[in-house]
Amino acid sequence: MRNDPDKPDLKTRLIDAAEAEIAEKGLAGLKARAVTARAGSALGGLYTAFEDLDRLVLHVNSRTLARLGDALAPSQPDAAPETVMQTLAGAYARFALENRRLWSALFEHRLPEGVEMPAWHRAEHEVLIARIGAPLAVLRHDLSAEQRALRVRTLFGAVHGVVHLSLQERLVGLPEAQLLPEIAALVHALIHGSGGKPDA
Amino acid sequence: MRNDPDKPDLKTRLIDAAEAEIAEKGLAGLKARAVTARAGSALGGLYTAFEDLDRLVLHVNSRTLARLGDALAPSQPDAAPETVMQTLAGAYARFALENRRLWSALFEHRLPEGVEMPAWHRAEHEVLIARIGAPLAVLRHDLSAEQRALRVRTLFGAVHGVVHLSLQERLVGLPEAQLLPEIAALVHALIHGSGGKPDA
DNA sequence: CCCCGGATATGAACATCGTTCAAAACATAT
DNA sequence: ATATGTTTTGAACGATGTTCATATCCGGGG
Repeated sequence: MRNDPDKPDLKTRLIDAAEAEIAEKGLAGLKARAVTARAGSALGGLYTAFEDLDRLVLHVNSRTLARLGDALAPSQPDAAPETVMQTLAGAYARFALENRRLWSALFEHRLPEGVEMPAWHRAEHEVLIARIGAPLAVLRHDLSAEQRALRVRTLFGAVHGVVHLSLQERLVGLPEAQLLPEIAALVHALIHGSGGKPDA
Repeated sequence: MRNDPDKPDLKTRLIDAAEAEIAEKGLAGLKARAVTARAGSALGGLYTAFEDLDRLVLHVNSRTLARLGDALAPSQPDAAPETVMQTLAGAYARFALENRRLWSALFEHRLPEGVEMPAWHRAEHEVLIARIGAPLAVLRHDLSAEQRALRVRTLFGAVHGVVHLSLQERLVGLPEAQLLPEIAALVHALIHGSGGKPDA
């Protein structure tokens, strides 16, 4: 066909290059010219492979999401659900720390107003939700499936927020050294704090 | 002096204009030309009043932070600390919902790499921390002051994260209609879940 | 009343960015 | 070899943040 065996597909090379650029300089530092230069193509090549730069970022995020999903893969399937939750939260925080810029790109990136998130990328997010949903289902069979679907997002958001503020180095954020123990305390409270009220 | 009584200071007009632009189009839609046109000055005027566009955003964020601080001001100083916490979390979520774009700008904005946050803006963040610190001090006098300083940031981050993901309309976020009840449940669990472990 | 001097405001010009598209280069079939 | 369709190219365009020589303003002294 048309394939130099040493040179991967243009799309792949562009995603590789964009991933490396984001990892080095952050999402804001991603430039079309730098990406195409790194991928060994002309500037216009980007726009034959992808609709625009935003869609290329989407594919980088897709990869990061897959790696994050792997990092949250169940390792001891029959451990106590509380242990599973703690493991998940710790793995999430560690992944963020070890992949700062790529992880940040996951949440910093915005599609231009009015363009909808493609369905294939939408589906990829469900993996994360499912990872947390499993132990929660065991812990909270008092909740309906619908209520649990909401609660999973609340738990995810809580852990995510602590990690997010800490990594952003905003002043309201935790020092990174204290991140993991505080998250452990947070998860502990979230699991043991459901007594005495109908909504908890 | 040199003041037309009807026309406020250039700095003030620029902050007003930038605030309005962000409220209408979001931080990403903030353009130097649109701001200066709206403020009734020439393009260059922005750079005589502020170092660059980023510093102007800092002043807009400063205002938003002050309004947020007011929204979290203690209304019933001798209510139960749990009630205070619930009120704070609810007020935070409501403020975010009612000031979406300005609130988002607070966390989306980044200074160029290497430039440090000015001290005056740094201090403004402490107000938020103090609002939460007060009821927490009552609830958790078992913790040292240092531990409580960390825990305040964890609690803030947890509530913040849920709100953030929900407003961002990411797929992992809550539907907005369920935001307030889920936050109530979250705060309830955070307050009642501190039993049985030394780190909680 | 005019003119001066310093502060302030102006907007044309520049560098850099994402994006487009006519033309060139390439691959395959006849 | 030639033709035909596909892919790649990079000059050009419009939009953006920023700079800076120039113009404008304004109070006070001749």
